[in-house]
Amino acid sequence: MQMGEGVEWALHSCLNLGWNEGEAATAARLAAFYDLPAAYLNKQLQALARAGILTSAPGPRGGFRLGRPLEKITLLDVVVAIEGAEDAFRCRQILKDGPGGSTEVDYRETCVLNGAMRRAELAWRRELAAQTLAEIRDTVERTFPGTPEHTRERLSTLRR
Amino acid sequence: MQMGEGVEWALHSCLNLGWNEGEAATAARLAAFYDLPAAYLNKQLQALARAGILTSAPGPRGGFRLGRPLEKITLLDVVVAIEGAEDAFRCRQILKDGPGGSTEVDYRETCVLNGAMRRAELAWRRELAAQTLAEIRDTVERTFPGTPEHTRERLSTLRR
DNA sequence: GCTCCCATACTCGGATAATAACTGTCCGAGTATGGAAGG
DNA sequence: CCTTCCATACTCGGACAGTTATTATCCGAGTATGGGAGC
Repeated sequence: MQMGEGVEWALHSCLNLGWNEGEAATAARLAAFYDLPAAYLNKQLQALARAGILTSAPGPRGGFRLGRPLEKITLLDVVVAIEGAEDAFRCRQILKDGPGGSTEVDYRETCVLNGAMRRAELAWRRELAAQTLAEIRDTVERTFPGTPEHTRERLSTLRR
Repeated sequence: MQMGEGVEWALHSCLNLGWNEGEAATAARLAAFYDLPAAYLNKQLQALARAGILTSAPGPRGGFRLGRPLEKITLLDVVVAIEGAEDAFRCRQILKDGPGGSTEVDYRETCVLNGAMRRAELAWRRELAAQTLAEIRDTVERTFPGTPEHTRERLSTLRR
């Protein structure tokens, strides 16, 4: 059970876009920032755009920019955009084939194990939803004050 | 990010073993209980045995039985035994290749994003660790009182 | 000098391969069984 | 009848394929640009 690494790329890219002062950045530049495969990062950014987290524009001067301020983007938003909304634990309702199992009952409702697993995942999602990227950004700026300038500098110089 | 379905099989199998009153059950019977592929379930049960959750015995009268009472088996124990102990979100330390990145710094410690993601996973693990299989069993027995008898009945009649 | 137009270079977007993880299967090493042989 | 031994059937355990999901790459549709022609 491993999360795709696109999540990490997407999160860092969103922060970098936040430090870019509303300027658009191409997938190529955002990828060069961390030496990542550009075409693949582009795929992840497309997912963020479909979710409304980013907006995209083609052609010269195009690229990606934030679809809304970092205050309104949570970690959960990004994770769901990249990984999908379905739970990690998926109840296959094997109780259907157990003793007294009925094909008409929805065991996702009645299975006690599924309920406990879902409760744990909800706790995870609650934590993710409680953290906005703005809070992350503020913490980073408090710890490493030079980050905004360095980021903007690098984004404007990479790949011309 | 999906959890292997072996987790669901393992959890239900542990409960069934709990209702089997200390008797050993073979992988074939535990698999026939839910019409699962026997050889593959065997693989999962082996993982549980390596983790000490089950004990295994070869030969006639052999099979698997609980390594300790359900009171001492948590959902987290089973999940870790099947899926491994590593976090779902793995920080690849892409900050190493960012501006001012050093190859000597361990960014799993300093990366704010990684910290937030880890905190969320810890909440998930805490929930899983707080639920013992004994509690699950008790809830099932309260809701479906015939379960212990039905389970034991089926385990002893399946496959001979 | 100013406006309009078009060739150009650039970007996203989705379709297409390569790789790794998960799922499923098979056969061998080892063991308790249970019956037969011997005392 | 009781004990001993051995052939047997059964079990786990790990090694071996098939299938799905993840990672990586490529090329086309569409757009703002910027220079040149025309007024």
